[in-house]
Amino acid sequence: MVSQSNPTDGDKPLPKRQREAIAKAVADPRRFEILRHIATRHCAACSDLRECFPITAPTLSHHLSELEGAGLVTLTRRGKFVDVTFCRDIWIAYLRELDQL
Amino acid sequence: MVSQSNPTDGDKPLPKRQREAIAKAVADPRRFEILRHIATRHCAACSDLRECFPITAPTLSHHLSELEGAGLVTLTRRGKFVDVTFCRDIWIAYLRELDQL
DNA sequence: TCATCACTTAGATGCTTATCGAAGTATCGA
DNA sequence: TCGATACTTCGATAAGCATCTAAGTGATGA
Repeated sequence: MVSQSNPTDGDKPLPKRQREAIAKAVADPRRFEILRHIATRHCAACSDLRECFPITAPTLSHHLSELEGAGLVTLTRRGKFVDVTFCRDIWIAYLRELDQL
Repeated sequence: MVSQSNPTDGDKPLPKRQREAIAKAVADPRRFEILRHIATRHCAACSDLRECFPITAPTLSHHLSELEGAGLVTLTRRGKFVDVTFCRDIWIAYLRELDQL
């Protein structure tokens, strides 16, 4: 995991490593669609995502761990389920970086 | 080439294909650095870029044509040189797309 | 006209990664 | 306790891509 969502550092620039990880995570079209789906709900379960995308469990697991590695989502177990939460502050920080270009 | 800079459609959303092309173009760290370098000058020549990055001519050529294919830069010949110009309006349109997520 | 310069194209190579099936782990309900 | 469910890990495969060298194209200047 590169960095966590944290209300106290909402205005600090992202580390370069994290900016690159996010760019890479978002470059895959399918992964971007997954992220968008997560972002529109407040919180999604893997099972929900499996229903919405024609994708196998291992592939979804892979994509989610990429997104988590980039700091864009957090994964939390709830019994046998996993909840996926969008880290909007990290996303906003990323956009702010791109905006400075 | 996916789309051209055009002052009349500055508020239209990007085609999906172009959004994906931009995301992919920006995902490579070296290419992002090249783009940033182009964006900070108003206009750069390939030769200038060759001096700033430890990169061979074919590789630079490849990266520039990727950026051009995404609509992020325009390449114009000037004698034996090529000028590279950043298409800021496309970049802004891309950021607006990401902002809607 | 000819050599040089700036860049492009072609082709090859090696690395990364998206994807899947199979097997593993952990949780829940009966 | 046992089977089913939800997800992860492993291992393999195939596709994509960044990079290079070598060769090609086109413009410039002597």
